[in-house]
Amino acid sequence: MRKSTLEEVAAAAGVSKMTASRALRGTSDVSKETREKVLQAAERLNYVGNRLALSLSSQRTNLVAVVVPSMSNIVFPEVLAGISAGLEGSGMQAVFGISDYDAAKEREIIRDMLSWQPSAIIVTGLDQPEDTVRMLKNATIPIIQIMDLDGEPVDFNVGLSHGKAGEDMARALIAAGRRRFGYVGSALELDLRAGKRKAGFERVLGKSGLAFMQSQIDDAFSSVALGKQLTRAALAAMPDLDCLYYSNDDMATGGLFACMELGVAVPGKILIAGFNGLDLANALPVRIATSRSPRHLIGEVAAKLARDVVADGKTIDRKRIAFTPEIIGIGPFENSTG
Amino acid sequence: MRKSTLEEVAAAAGVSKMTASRALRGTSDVSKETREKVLQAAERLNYVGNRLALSLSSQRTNLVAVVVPSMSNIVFPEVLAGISAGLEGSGMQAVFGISDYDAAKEREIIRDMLSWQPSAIIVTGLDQPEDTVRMLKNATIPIIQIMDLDGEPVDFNVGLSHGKAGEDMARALIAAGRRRFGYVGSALELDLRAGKRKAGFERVLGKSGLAFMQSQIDDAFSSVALGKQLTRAALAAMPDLDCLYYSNDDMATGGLFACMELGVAVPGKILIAGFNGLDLANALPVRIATSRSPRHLIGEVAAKLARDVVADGKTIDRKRIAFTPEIIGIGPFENSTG
DNA sequence: GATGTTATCGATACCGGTATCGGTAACAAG
DNA sequence: CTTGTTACCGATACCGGTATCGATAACATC
Repeated sequence: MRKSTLEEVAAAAGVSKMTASRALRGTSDVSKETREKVLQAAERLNYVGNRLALSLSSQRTNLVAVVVPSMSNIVFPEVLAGISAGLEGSGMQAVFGISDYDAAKEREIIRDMLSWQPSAIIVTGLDQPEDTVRMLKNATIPIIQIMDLDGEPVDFNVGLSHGKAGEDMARALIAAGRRRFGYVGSALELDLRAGKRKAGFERVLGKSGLAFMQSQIDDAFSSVALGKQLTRAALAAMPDLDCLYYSNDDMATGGLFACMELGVAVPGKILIAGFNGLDLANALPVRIATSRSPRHLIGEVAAKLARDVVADGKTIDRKRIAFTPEIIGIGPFENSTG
Repeated sequence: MRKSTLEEVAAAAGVSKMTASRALRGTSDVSKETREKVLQAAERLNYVGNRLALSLSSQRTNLVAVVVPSMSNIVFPEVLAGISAGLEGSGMQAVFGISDYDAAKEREIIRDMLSWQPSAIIVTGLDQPEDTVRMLKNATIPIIQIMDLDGEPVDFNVGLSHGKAGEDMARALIAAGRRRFGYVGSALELDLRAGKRKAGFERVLGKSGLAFMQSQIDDAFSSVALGKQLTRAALAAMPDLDCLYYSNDDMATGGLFACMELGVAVPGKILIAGFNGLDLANALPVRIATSRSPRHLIGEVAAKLARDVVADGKTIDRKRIAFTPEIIGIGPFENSTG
């Protein structure tokens, strides 16, 4: 039982290849009876069109290439789900690639993606090396860089400023009365956005004459377990901190658990602040502070952007779509009931 | 700056299309100087091959289609990461689709995937409707069904028995002295594997003359928040339970948080049991019971299987690869220190 | 009857690569 | 000098669809 081709369907229906093609696509210029014959023949032969031939012939793929750095944290899957949702009903298909936070791997994945002639490409971040950017530009398709706004976009840009997110969080925590800050993070040389948040946070601390009094940073990727471990180390080194800023909510959650195990009151003694606004963070038995990043929405908006740009080459003037994460979970200092 | 074709590269290098093709692919029958000329021309023109043409012409795509039901839980992203890792270095590329636990949508996604002429397809679960199965079979490519083993596979099968996982957990909990069981779950009519675990659990309860004394099931998808909410309801309805079985670790984590907030000792008064063995579950301040499902590994093994089958049509005799989840986090009843 | 018009269909030329086979030049062997 | 042999390269025919243009038949209009 070989895969049947349009030619075979046409033969079975007693018409030409071209007529069969028209009938199956539902374009005009086909009589009702002929269409019916072709449809039945296709059904009978279990015909499944060959997208390769279609795309090669018609010069459009309806493919959107997407490159994300990781799958081991819920953040990027949520972005992908958003993209998938945003593409729904458009006839466009997302193709995902994972770069593992590796620039060389990212370049190869992008090259590979581009060879499929996608109609648009969505990549994470703004910090691709020059040769990758050149390759992207050369593809002459819409390039949508997501998540980050701190840098020079190649084309379209959907996301938020992580530098500003760090700054805002620092301001909010200082306003809430915190003064003795510590930092817990991981893989900062890979997760550039986490680094930008930290830098923003430190800028504001500096302006207030403050600084991180303690800092625990590991090379491994973020996880709840790692957050727990590093928090223990931070508190051992400097027990009288009153606030810990984390590279993200996973780490912060680990931090909270460490505090619970050590009997350290949260947020009474220590305020714990993360980033992302994961559902998990909201369900925790003790509230931690976090910035809600609209991950699903960013994916959805990027996908819609891709649709719009591809649909009718109508010039989109809003090249940059910025979101501002809402900060939640900070009460006044006295509010503590940890 | 249009996308350049092989033809143009060949012209720039002063050779024929065919020679350029050979040079770029590094096949034999090309002199060193010619190869060099072509490579330079390709570099100069920023040539990126057209995979559509390549695949159409050569009749192979090196594409592996993957269909998973969801992205809103870390489980499937981990499977995808495993597949991605398992495919690494093989020149094969995974293409993902999300079915949202919807059989009709799954069928359309599979049809769409098949139209790209993948070399193999990996789908989640064994419970596809008949027409979907027919379509799969008709594609005449290796079909790898993953995650579940409870049912009749179409072709290859990699996963674990969820029925048995439920049974094993029930036996372990009974052995640990628990008798007054409750169940908390969600979206069971969609997440069939969760349903199979519940059914297995109930089979063992029945054999011991036991049954769920309380059950809270919601239509929404699983989340920590939902687990928390339903656990509150379960405990309100029947406060003297000594064990709660959850549809998965996310729900169970919510259950633990609910207990912590209510001041219910875990596992002293109530033992909480989930499924998956998420990293989160291991980092919790209080240990909960769970079955460790090898998600990444299942993806990796499925990918390797796809590689092997596609590589050389060598007949793989092991059509079924079974994993048994390890149960962790159950101490004897007296062990309680909640 | 000649001429449009409309509806329906097919022939042909691509799309951008690869497979296949054959051709040419250079050199060695007889 | 003829004949192999080897190394290198190109012409041509596909792969399975779609775009484009033209052909045909039926029918209405003048």
